[in-house]
Amino acid sequence: MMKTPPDIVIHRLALYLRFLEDCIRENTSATINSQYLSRKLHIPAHQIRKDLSFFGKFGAAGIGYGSQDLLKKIRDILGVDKPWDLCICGVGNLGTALLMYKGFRENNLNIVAAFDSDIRKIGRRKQGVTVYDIGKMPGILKRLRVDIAIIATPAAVAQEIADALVECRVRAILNFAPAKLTVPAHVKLRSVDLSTELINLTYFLCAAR
Amino acid sequence: MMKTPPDIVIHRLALYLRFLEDCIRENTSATINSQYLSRKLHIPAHQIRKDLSFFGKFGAAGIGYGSQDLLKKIRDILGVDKPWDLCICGVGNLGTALLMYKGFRENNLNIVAAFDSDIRKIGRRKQGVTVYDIGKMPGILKRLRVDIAIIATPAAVAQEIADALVECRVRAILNFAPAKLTVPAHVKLRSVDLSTELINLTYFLCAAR
DNA sequence: TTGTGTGAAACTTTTCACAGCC
DNA sequence: GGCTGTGAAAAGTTTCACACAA
Repeated sequence: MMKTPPDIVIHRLALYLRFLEDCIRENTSATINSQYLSRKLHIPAHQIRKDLSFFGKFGAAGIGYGSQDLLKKIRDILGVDKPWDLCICGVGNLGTALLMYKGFRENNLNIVAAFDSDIRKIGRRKQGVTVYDIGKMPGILKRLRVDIAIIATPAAVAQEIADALVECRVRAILNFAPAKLTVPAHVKLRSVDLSTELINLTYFLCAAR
Repeated sequence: MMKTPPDIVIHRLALYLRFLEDCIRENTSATINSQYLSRKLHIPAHQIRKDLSFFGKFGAAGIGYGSQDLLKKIRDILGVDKPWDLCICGVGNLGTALLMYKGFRENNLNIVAAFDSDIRKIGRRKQGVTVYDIGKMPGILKRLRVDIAIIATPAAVAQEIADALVECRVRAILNFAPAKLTVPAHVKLRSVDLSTELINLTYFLCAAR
């Protein structure tokens, strides 16, 4: 409970969370231990324990962890039970696929607005979400108070959208545009870059001969 | 040119590549130095030099790197000039968005097949790509010889699809399903997990109070 | 006896600092 | 003087091994 955990620990916590959910949905063993998690997730048991120890002591020596209890604790740590408001910037192929994605609602993630610059899209509703003029984003976000913004615009405008979001006090951004963005330290940015991921694969295929 | 570079170095090389492309498209300075790249990409200059040094010496002391030359070298290292054949497993919202994505063709990435289990989709063509019965994937991939497979199926079936792909000698997989997959060491797996990324953000929002 | 929590060791990646070349 | 390439130091992450609690 002392040092601040690195991103990768949070990432693994999310894996534990997902597995515990599945686990509890199916069989319901009251306790679960790090070795069992290890076998199932292919993550070393000591790493799982170390990850958890960042946040306190949840287990019972000789027994393991209470399944329900651990799940609850992890949900709590990750903040997944709180409701969060989202917006999606860019309603192209990807933005539209995101709007259709059911996983948001199921996880207390509320899409409260979408933005695009295409005049044909502005004013329409997609999956119950209104598409606003992205040029009017500042005014709209001042009222709406979004927690998380998703950028799904072309790379060329991604940085300026990010700047505008920061200006609107958005403190967490998930970027899908293939561009390296820069935001102030108080804003959390995560980027998912399809082309970069593919390049990692082509490199591997080359290097492995 | 000795130790094998970590994934993250390849990832950064992809960023350098993209920036150099933009750079050369616009202004054309014949040379470029690590400090300039550093300022633009917000990556320390010494890290850029170190990254490049994994693959040899491309620069001239006192001058920098030949822009064209460096671009060419990086393209070569990453294997982006070679043509690669892809398939997409799962033609839901995301799979469809991927099929519509123009970036593949522009980068020598050829989608040669798509697979789905939905009888209404099987046999149809989307963006010039035929959707096959995913149950018949093994037979089809034996003929088609795909280099890279993209998994965009529900999480529940992702592992079995991955197993089938490995069986078909696919050696690189990009997984979008929210599931932790396991593949043999000779297969490269990269996963992009929307829900996990979002959780990273909600954690940050919680932790930062 | 079983399984957690944790210091310490091992390893990996980043940062530094500077020799050497243009 | 300016900039690369690189050993060596520092920082960060994973692995180990074991004290201790049930």
